[in-house]
Order: sequence, then C-alpha cells, then structure tokens
Amino acid sequence: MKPWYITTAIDYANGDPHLGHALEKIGADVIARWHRLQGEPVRFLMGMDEHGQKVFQTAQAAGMSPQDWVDGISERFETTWRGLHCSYDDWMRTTEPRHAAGVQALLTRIRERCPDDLFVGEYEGLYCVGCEEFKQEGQLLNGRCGEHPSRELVPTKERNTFFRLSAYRDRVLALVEANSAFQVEPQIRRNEILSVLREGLQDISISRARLPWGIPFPDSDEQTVYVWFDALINYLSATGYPGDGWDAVWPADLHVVGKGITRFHCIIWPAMLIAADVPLPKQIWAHGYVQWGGAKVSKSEGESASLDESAARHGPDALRWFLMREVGFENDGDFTFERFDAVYESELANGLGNLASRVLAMVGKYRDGVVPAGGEGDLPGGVGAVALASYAAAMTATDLKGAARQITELVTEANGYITTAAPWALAKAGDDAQLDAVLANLTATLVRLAVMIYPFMPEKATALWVALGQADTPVTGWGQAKRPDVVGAQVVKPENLFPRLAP
RNA sequence: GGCAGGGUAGCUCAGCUGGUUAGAGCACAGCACUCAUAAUGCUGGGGUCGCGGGUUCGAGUCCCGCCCCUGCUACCA
Repeated sequence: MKPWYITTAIDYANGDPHLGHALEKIGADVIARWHRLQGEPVRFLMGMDEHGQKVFQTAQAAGMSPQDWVDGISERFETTWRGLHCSYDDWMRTTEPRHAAGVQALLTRIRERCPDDLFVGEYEGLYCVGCEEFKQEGQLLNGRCGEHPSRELVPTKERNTFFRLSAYRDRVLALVEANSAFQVEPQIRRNEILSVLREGLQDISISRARLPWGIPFPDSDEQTVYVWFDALINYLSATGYPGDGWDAVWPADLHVVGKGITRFHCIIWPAMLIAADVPLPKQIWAHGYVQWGGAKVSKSEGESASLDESAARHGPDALRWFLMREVGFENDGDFTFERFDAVYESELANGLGNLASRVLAMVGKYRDGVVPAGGEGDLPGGVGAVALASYAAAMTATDLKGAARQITELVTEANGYITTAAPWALAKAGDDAQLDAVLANLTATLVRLAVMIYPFMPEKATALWVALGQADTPVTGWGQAKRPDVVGAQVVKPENLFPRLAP
C-alpha cells in the first residue's frame, strides 16, 4: 500500500533553527500524526538544504570545510526536531549521494524527453565580486550591494543551461486553476500563484558556473546545479528515485512549505516534473510565519536562542500546542512569552490538566480507581461525538487551529458537566447508579481527549493514556476516540500533566 | 505603481447571500461550589464595528472616496 507521503521544506544550512522553522516542522508533524491516527501508513520526510554560495561562504568564515559545517548544522537541526517530538522517518540532506543521484537522473531524463527545454544561454546580471554572486534588483541598495557598498557591481555574462519554464506556463496554470489533481492551499496562496502565472513566466538558468559547492551538472565539468533544481528534487530522491520502488512512495500527498517559497513549489516544481513525466504532488500547503513580538523572525542569534528557551519554558508539547493553537498554520501569528504563558495556564494547566486531575481523583476516591460501567460514553447531548467530528473535519482541511479549538471546547463542556452533575453530591446522597454514569461519561471523555491531543502533544497524550490505565495499547487508536471503552480499567491520578507556573 | 487580503471589546479573533438590544476566548469584577493543579461553574462591566459620504424601511454586512496595515510583484533561500 502506498504510504501517505508528507514532506516539509528542507532548511538552508546557514544558521541555527528558530521558531519559524519549528512552526513548519511541528505543523507537518501534527498532520502526519493525524494520518497515523487514521491507520494510514505514513511516510514523513524532513531534511536540510546544504549547497549554495552562502553555505560555502559561511563555512569558510568559520574556518571549516563546507561538509564539516553542514554536518554540524544538520545534527543541530535533527536534535532540535527530535526534541520537539517530530516523528519524521527520513532525513534527507542534499549533500547525500542518494540525492545527487536523483538530481542527475531527473535532469538527464528531462533532457532526454524534452531536449528543446534545456538549452544553453547567456545569463546576464550584476555581479558582486565581494559576495562572489549575482545580485538581483531587489537586493540592491542605491544600486550597490548592501554588503559591499564600496565596490562597483560588475555587469557580467555567464553561459548557463536554461530550463524553458515559459513553455510550461499553460499546463501549470490549468492545473492550479483546476485545483484538483494539483492543489495549492490555502486559497490566498493559490491566488498569488495564479496571478504570477497569468503574468507569464520567463525561462530560468539552472546551472551555475562559479559555484563549486553544489551538485555537478550532468555532462559538465565546471557547472553545478542551480539550488532549486537541487533542493526541490529532495522530495523525489528520498523515495529512491530513480531506483526500484521509488514509485511505490511517490507522488507526495502533501508538501508543507512556507508562504515565501510557494512559487518554487507551485510553478517550477510541477514544470520540472511534467518535463520529466513524473507524477505531480497532490497538494502544496503554504503556511504563514511566526512573528516574534510583532516582528519578523529572522536568523539572528537572539531569535534562534528563543526556540530553546520557548521549548524549555513549559516543555516541548506546550510549545507545539501554542504554535498550532495560537499562532496557527495558515496566516501569520504572533509569539510572545506573555501570551504563551497565558494560554498555557488557562488552556493546559487549568483546563485540560485540571480536568484530568479532578476526574481521575474522583474515580479514585469514589470507585477505588476502577472505571465504572454505565452512562452513554459521552457528555449529555452527545457533545463529545460532535466535537470529535468537528475536529476530524478541521484536521482534514488542515485547519489545525480549528481542530485545537475543538479540544479546548470539549474540555470546557466537561468541566461544565462536572459542575452540573456534582458527583460529590451524588456520592453523599448514595446515588450509586447516577455516580457511576457520570464518572463513566467523564472518563470516556478523557479517553477521547487523549486521542484528540495526540497529534499536537504526543508526550502528554501518552501520559494521559497511561493514567487512564491503557498502558498496553497504543494511543494511536481513532476507534477509541469514536467509541471510548475503558470500563473496568484501573486508573491513576497522574502527576500534574501541565504544572502551573511558579507564582 | 499594479494585484490580493485586512482594519469589529485591553489582547486574539467569529460575524454566510443586509434585518430583533454586535458575539467567543483570554484578561478584569462579583457570586457559587469543593472532586481538582487556590483549579471549576455562573453572572457582569467593557465596542463611534478605520474615516467620510451614499443606497435602503433597515448596513459591521452593499456602493463611492479617503487613511492605515500585510502579502505577492520570479532565477537569496
């Protein structure tokens, strides 16, 4: 069975991971875990983009070889993502031989199938000798390089191989407009891509003459592959392309990327694949950005440090929750410690954590920790089943914020039910049947919540799952969410799932 | 400049094809309860719905103008 194949963008190995990177990896992980909950086999790819001029220069500046440099960066990223519970099962680095093989194979195939679409041409641009790279219009400050304002930019020509991107415009445009086989989401991003496509496309140069740190261009001694014709292909090379079995994984079901690189994924990438006659990915999801106290998150020192600090503050699961629940995975959102603390305390500590405490404490106190039979397995009015359905619909639509909201709303419903039902009063009155029913309904709701929070907070979900006496079954059972069944289970009141902040 | 989206309670946002006193969460105040992480529940205060015109019996919701914010406007990723 073909796995459900999801990828994240590969990050440029030029600095440390920061909150902006984390939002994307965590969002993709939530989606991957959601699909695993459904019982689908999932293939989840993450990785690093390790070629290019800047990496080369940064390594040089650090007095290291480029390979040593990217080795260090790659390890740092992996450590970070594992620490944030990202459950990727392949880590692709563009400096790996398997990747270079895929890149060269795809280029060779494009040349074979469409010989006219790879042609030698002249790239002309303004070259900065200080940076040793071409500068674009938008990068100029007063007509000069921002980094080397004292130097003149030199108009320079370079013989490169070009890809006839313009020839693919109509086909890509039709695909994006049809929005079925190849979907660009959310709609805002699709509209942007459509407008770019309608304006028309220019051919792009895809080889570089002066860049030693890259994949050798097929049949060329001196040129390397342009970074996007390198980086994008990682999604494909990770399947083993062109070796046996690659098409048992490809095409990707979802590429998760940042809004800033949608054009590469939604225009160049499909054109490349069409040229090579390789199936297209089914969907591109372009998320927004994390703002840091209202400002853009960049790669500067202070903000990269903030990721570690944020994860340490209330633990990685709480950071995952905040990024999905408050920042969101569609539009830009803001991150501040004030807001993080407030959401942590109200939704997690006082909300979900306290709900688990009070329910499990009552089962312990009134029923010796054994979940009684009785009740309907839901809150009155079936609100749990409704919340679950809304949650599933939101997840399916990649509305991660909306799915998280269903969790908090169910917690609120459960807390309200406790006040109304007043189990302590039932105990005092000796109304055993009714007390059994109330406790059973509440425990069932906790089971449901454990499954619902699993994609967002896998570690906390497991802790709650164990507290519910389910240690020998995996939490990844959607069936338990639909029809919770833990009658007779021996529960324990857990250590506080989400300890309150020190006063 | 062009294209797109947005400006609604202190904060983050819902408000579909116009219709009773504009909603939610957080924060704030009061009350209730005791199973619980001094947690929870209930009630309440709080908004010229960016500005100015217009259409209409009636506009946050439609039209015109203006102000402000954000994104995109391609070979840096």
